[in-house]
Amino acid sequence: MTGPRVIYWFRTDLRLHDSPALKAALDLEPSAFFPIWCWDSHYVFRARVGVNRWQFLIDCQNDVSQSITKLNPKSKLFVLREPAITLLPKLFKAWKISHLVFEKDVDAYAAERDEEVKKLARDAGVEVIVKSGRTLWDSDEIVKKNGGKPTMSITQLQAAGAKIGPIEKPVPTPKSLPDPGDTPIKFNHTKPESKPDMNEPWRDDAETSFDSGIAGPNGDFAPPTLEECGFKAATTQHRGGESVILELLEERLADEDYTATFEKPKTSPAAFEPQSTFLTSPYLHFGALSCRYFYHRVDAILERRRRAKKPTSSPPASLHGQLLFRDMYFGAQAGLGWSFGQTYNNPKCRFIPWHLPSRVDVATRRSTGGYEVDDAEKEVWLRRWTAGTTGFPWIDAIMRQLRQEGWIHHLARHSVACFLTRGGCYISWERGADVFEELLIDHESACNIGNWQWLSCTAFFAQFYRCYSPVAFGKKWDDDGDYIRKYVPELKDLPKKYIYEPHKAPIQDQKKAGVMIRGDGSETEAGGLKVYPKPMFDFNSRRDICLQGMKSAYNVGFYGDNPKVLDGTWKQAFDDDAEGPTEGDKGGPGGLGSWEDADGAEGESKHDDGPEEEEEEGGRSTTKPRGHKRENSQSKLDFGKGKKKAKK
DNA sequence: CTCCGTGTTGATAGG
DNA sequence: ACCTATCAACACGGA
Repeated sequence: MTGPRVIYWFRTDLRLHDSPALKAALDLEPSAFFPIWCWDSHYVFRARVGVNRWQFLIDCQNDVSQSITKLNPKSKLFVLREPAITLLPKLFKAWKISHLVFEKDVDAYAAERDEEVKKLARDAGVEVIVKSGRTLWDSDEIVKKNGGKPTMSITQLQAAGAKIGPIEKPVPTPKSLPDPGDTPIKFNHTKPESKPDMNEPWRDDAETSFDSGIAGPNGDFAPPTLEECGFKAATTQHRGGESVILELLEERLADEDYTATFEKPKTSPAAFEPQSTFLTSPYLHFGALSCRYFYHRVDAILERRRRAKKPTSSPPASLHGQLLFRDMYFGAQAGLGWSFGQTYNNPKCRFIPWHLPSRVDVATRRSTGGYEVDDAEKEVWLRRWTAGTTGFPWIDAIMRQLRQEGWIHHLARHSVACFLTRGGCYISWERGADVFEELLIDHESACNIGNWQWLSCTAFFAQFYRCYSPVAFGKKWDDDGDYIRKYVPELKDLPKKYIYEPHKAPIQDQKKAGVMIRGDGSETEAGGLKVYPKPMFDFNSRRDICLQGMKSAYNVGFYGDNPKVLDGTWKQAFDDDAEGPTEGDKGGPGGLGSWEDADGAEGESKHDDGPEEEEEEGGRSTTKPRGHKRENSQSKLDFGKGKKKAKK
């Protein structure tokens, strides 16, 4: 018998329920069916993946493997330790494959890789079937229906979705799976380049997951362990897997009032054990939970409630709204490609002269992963924000929960993102996005990038005068400070009165609570007492400086693809004393203070040709003619901020 | 073109 | 506990 021999390539769709791609594979009625995972060098070396997300991925792999084995004891998830690009052509031949099936992915890296894979399959005479399944609607269809443009608002997404039609109903979970064929791997093992290794800081041993051959140390195609990757044990209590989330979901949906009246803005960022939301995001990211399954399960509950004339919530605050926002970000990513993830060359991202701007390669117009330290103090602020030692307990508690558990509430993300960017440090959102990419178990490039742009008011959202206070916002949800006491334990015995501002506690109270408030976070203990740092700046004056910076940047009105941003002449539009690396006239591309941190010789020469005509008025005069809008803004600013400035 | 209402989730004071 | 207006003022979409 010579039926189709099918590879089902699992990627971030680690589930058996509601998988249109898996259904398409099984509809072929394969005579041999190979569920595989390609251990991808991009994930292993090039993407920032903290130890907790690794654990979550491996959980999901093991879970789906066990579910496959339950349906067919001869089968499992065959994890192959080689990137798809080099591995698949060899498998096509060795396993006599006729079809390759996988779920569509849209992030810029995956889209490029998948085009390459399709070409390789064509060359090998293998038919490729790709099905959308990661989002409510196919993101490329959304972009088409949005006039070929990225979806930058929820109304655009909803309008585009309505044109496509109702959200697909879940497809049934398979009740059986065909046998796999033999799985010979007697071909060369191509190990990927291990440098550069973005995850090196997390490894205390060498990465060895590619050293033991394609089928791993036991030759059984098992998922790698954290030890093999050179990682320490994970610290998160969250466990991945399709079976885990399907069970948790039943529990949470069983509370009909909670489900049907869910409004995200009314859920507490300070709640823990249990948290105030569903915590489906990491499962959605790895595909362990289908977003359409979730959507329709919620929909059925809403429908029942409406018929019973009981209250229900609606988008954008409701559960459906949360899934719509996710699709909006995927639609933005699908429409913008690589530029979505950076300021440089991004036509939809406002240009703000942030501190610590990304280095860019002028030739490829991509950010390179590094950044320029325009100001040593801001580098210290970034380090302290990342470590959770800013001296603002609410911020530090959130950042420590993030590091420890890999998941924080959406509003907690708002707090710390606002603080790092437009509402405190005035540091590039790209720095924050990098840290979240590393630490979040639910990191999804579209949502992470989109939310950082939202909070930094560079895209999706613009009301920058709505600024989160690191004191007032937390108090609103958790006046007693239980959340801080949990995640910043050195403060746990401090009276409620001082828990959000410990530096205001008298020395007596500090001693009584067993903590000293002093220094910059570099010491944690002194003379038998715990030490917690003083705030790293005065928040109110920083907020005013940031607000002023945002106003002037908005009035300049550049986006990431503006010629002046691309070639470095953007500096001419900013006053020397504007916040950020704005001093002087000769900037670098994409907000860099100079060309030294940019790649690409072509750019260098552009710079030499460029700004000469400005030399004349390029001095330190503060009355440079910059257009009506800007002058208008400056006068207003000076009026509003006189007091603070005088203090300095 | 302008006007106006609305926008996932601010802070504060006052009822 | 929960509502409202105000602060100062951006962007978008529909009329």
